[in-house]
Amino acid sequence: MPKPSARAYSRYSRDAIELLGGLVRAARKERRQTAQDLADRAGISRGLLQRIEKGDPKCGIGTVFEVAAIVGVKLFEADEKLLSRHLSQTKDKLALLPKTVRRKSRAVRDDF
Amino acid sequence: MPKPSARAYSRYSRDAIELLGGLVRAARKERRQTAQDLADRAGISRGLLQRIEKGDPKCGIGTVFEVAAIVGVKLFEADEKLLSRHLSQTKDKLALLPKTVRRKSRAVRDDF
DNA sequence: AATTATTGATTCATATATGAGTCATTATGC
DNA sequence: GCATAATGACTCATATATGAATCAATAATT
Repeated sequence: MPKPSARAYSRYSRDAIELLGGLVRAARKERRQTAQDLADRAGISRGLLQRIEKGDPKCGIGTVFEVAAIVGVKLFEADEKLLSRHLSQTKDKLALLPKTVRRKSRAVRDDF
Repeated sequence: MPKPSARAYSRYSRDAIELLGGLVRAARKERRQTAQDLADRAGISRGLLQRIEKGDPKCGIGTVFEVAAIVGVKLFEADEKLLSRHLSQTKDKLALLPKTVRRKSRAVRDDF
């Protein structure tokens, strides 16, 4: 029996996650830092760090981002100040958008 | 009793995750797409999508990236082609780096 | 204004991610 | 070459994320 079916991920998502993991591993090695050491600093187990660096989609986004931040891999290519500014801008924008969305049909572009 | 202590996340990580979730929500609304509809397309429950858009660090990175990709929020600001190219470059780079890392002391810069 | 869809916030049962531990292998430093 | 540290690949028990369902509140359409 072929396993009850796990979750499916698009090519793009898998590539992005794997890339992120690879960047973490590369950054860690350039810092000459041990996997165990990085795991300790992030407060996670070495096994989990291994899966993160390998690009396992099941890892929590919090742990992944945390590890990435520690070794200096920035998402959104922005520093902390820029980030929080962008964050509040997004919140403002959300406040303007309609609070609920009403749909006529169910047809939505899906090709990516 | 103050809960046995959950996991801790840096300000940067929390901001980044929350920003990502906010971008997803904004993008979804601009497409006039229902939360339920987006959840269906991503193959997740509406409840999980809610937590993703709210910026819950415990969500799987795979599901978060998947949802983001569906509504057109790109990480690394790169399309699929650029992404896979960057991916293989990173792999090449990793092949060059030392396979294991030996540390003298345990002192590593930690301020971010 | 009335009706109905959408959302936010719950709860609970279950699937699953994570931590801890082990073992074999390989690379590093002496 | 030797000693040992680092890594990769497992297993298993347990903590926890997720799906399903419900309910109330609010917004959008007619």
